[in-house]
Amino acid sequence: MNKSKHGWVKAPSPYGRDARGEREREAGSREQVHRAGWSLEDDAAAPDIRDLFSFELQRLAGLSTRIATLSIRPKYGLTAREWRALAVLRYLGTVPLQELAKHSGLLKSQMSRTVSGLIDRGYIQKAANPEDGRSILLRLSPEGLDLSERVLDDSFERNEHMLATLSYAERQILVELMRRVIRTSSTYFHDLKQQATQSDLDQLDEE
Amino acid sequence: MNKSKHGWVKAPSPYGRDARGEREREAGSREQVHRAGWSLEDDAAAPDIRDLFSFELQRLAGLSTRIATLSIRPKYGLTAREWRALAVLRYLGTVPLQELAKHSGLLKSQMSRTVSGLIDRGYIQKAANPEDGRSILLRLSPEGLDLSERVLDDSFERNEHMLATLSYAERQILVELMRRVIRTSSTYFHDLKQQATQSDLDQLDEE
DNA sequence: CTAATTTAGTTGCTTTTGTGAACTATACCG
DNA sequence: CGGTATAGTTCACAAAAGCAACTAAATTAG
Repeated sequence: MNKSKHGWVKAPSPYGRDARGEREREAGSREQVHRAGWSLEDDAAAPDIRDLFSFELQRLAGLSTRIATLSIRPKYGLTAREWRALAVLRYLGTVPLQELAKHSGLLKSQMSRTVSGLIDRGYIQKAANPEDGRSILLRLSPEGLDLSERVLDDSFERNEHMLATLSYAERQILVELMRRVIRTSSTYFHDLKQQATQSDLDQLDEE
Repeated sequence: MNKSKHGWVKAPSPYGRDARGEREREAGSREQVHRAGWSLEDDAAAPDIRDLFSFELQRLAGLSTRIATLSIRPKYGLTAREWRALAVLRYLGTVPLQELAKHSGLLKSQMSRTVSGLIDRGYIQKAANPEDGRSILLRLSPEGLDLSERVLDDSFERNEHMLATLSYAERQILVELMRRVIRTSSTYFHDLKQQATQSDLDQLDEE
């Protein structure tokens, strides 16, 4: 492994992993097997997936989804995507489907399906867009608004539990850092995508 | 932003107004209004889903997944779950399937399938557990180890891009906070689950 | 102005993921 | 010994993601 490639991990213990006991107390029966072969590099353990931001991120996101599903699904009969669409629409007001999809992080095709289910259940209203015949305007119905508020309340409560061990200041920092990472990552993603399509086209050229 | 219950008039202009930038522009001014929702809402602006930690979390996790898929899939022919299993197994060494599943955040059924695909491709080796006839011991093959290292390298590079705007100290803080949230949330999740099954089973139980 | 191209939304299809539950085989407990 | 718990595999299904084809309306080019 070439460590210089990701320079910021070069510190002895990237995130202070071994500073806290969490991992060490994991069942002693296996820790020995590989670990040793690794620590030759530098002075401390080689970075592994646990040092990867995206790994922790995925673990946490998975947890969060399960928690949300567990509370919302039985209580309101909504899937995660559905309540998200409602909540996003709640602050967007009246928007075409595309806009709603963008803010929710879904493809328009996914949003189209999601929305149509919510329209059937009367939570979202659909109207023609006078300025563009192709587009539709979506907004919450009174029932949808009411529902979205109740679900949102629940969600804040869930978050309260999840963040219980953080101080108020820490919560602010956490979300602020995450927002910055989102911005950077979003740019990065679009660059990658660009490249991908480019190389797809290149390959076509060669044929 | 008004707090009136059914003020879905709140959008200044029909919809065209907010592309991606709105949230960011607004972010600066929101800080001092301390609209951060989670615990001290209820005084000024109504919190919406953008103030929800789990919402930002999901957005970021989605981005991260897309970025990872975009880089790993074409290059190594691995799905997200597969490379994760490899990377986790890399630090676990030699373990039964259950253990691998736990550390990867998957159900054993999911892990069973994932692993069997990786065994077919020769990245993971399987052996009987001399101490327990029911269980199997999994470990990376030399090819698997090699692959996992290459993918891990790539992943650190991806993370580098995603975190580019954070200082080293900020990265440490971010991951540390996330780990704490993971721990709390994990407990919370298991509590919820407990409650759910409980109420399913003994509906006639006392309080 | 028509014709080609772009865009908004819908729909069909495929793959991946998450979740639970049935089933086999071994282990453990009384 | 019999009953129960556990490890792993497999099946079934629902949700989610992503892609591409399709329609209808809008825009642009010639």
